[in-house]
Amino acid sequence: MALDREQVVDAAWHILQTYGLGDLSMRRLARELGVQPGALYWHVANKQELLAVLAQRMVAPLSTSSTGAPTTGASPAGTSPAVADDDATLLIARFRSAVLAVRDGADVVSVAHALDPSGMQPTPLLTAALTRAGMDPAPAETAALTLVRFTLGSVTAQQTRESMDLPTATMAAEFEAGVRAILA
Amino acid sequence: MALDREQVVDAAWHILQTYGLGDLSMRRLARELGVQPGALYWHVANKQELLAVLAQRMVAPLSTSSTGAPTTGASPAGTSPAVADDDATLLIARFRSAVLAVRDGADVVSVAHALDPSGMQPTPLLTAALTRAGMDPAPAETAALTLVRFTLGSVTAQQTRESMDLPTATMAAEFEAGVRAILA
DNA sequence: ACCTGAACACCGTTCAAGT
DNA sequence: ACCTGAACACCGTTCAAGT
Repeated sequence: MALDREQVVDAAWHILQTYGLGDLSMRRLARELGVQPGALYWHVANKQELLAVLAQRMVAPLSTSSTGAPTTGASPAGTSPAVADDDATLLIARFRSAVLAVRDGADVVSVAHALDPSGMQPTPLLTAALTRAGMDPAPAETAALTLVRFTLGSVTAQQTRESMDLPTATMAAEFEAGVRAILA
Repeated sequence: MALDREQVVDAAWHILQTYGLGDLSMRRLARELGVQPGALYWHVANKQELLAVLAQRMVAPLSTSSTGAPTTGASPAGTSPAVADDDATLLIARFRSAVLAVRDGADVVSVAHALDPSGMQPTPLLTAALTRAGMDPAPAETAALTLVRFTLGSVTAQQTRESMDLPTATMAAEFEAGVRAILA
């Protein structure tokens, strides 16, 4: 009953989650799906496109959940700038968790984010949160980029260590300290 | 007259500089040196070790030059905290330049830095500069890690874009804004 | 001590030909 | 429309055997 693009992406997602980027080869993926390697190229243009789709899937939960907050209309009377700043802190923490949860997630998301820095989540959501917190749009966007790049640098380091069974006990606290410094 | 380790590293360095990480294979390196691939394994344990040596070579200039400043004895009477803070700004900018100058430099240095975050340059030099600027040792080390991880995140993004011929005009300014935010 | 030859177990991608 | 078969041009690493 004919392979489709979704099955290809799902199988790739499973390999990435379970075995990491080093094991996510087009040949391995084809084997897992019971087809010849060439068959995959009917459903995806190439490996790069496949990785871009996986990156989108990793950050998708950020857009679907809370903190997408009031963009239209004025902020509710009770919403102070401090609360919106907490929104940014929460948002970047959720981004980190999402990327950290997938093996080699940072490597995959880093490429996607480099291609579209201001369009890809969590950048637009962060920029909105920081604007709500009282920043002008331009510095808000710059601060959002700083947060995302710092986070990707941190998670890349952590996942590299995890892949080598080195300790990572201090890294969550270091991440939080970095976020505080950037938003201070 | 027998290959030695230095020739292997020099040739690898040349390939990395000129063609990037994608072209730095053990087989290609062997071809360039006029030997069989297996011969390389007499001089280096594996590709990972070779990349670690290249990472060291990229950051070596940082240790050999200025801003290594007075560690022993009290600061000169005229040296205010503000000056030492400028030292940190200068140091992280020089780190960025060194990594940015080598194709895919951020990928190579990121791994080395993940393995030894506090030992590898520029972390110890940065920590020293920030301590001179009046910070306590613990927060100084955390701030140094934040700076280095943000910088590696930024340069990774920029080099990804460069490898795809996408514009990078805004990225130097975004880097500087990030550094200011972190040190503010 | 240092290197070759040859193998092992892989890659991503293309494309004529089949159904 | 969708897939196979087969090829092209590669990988990193090991190791007996040669000099």
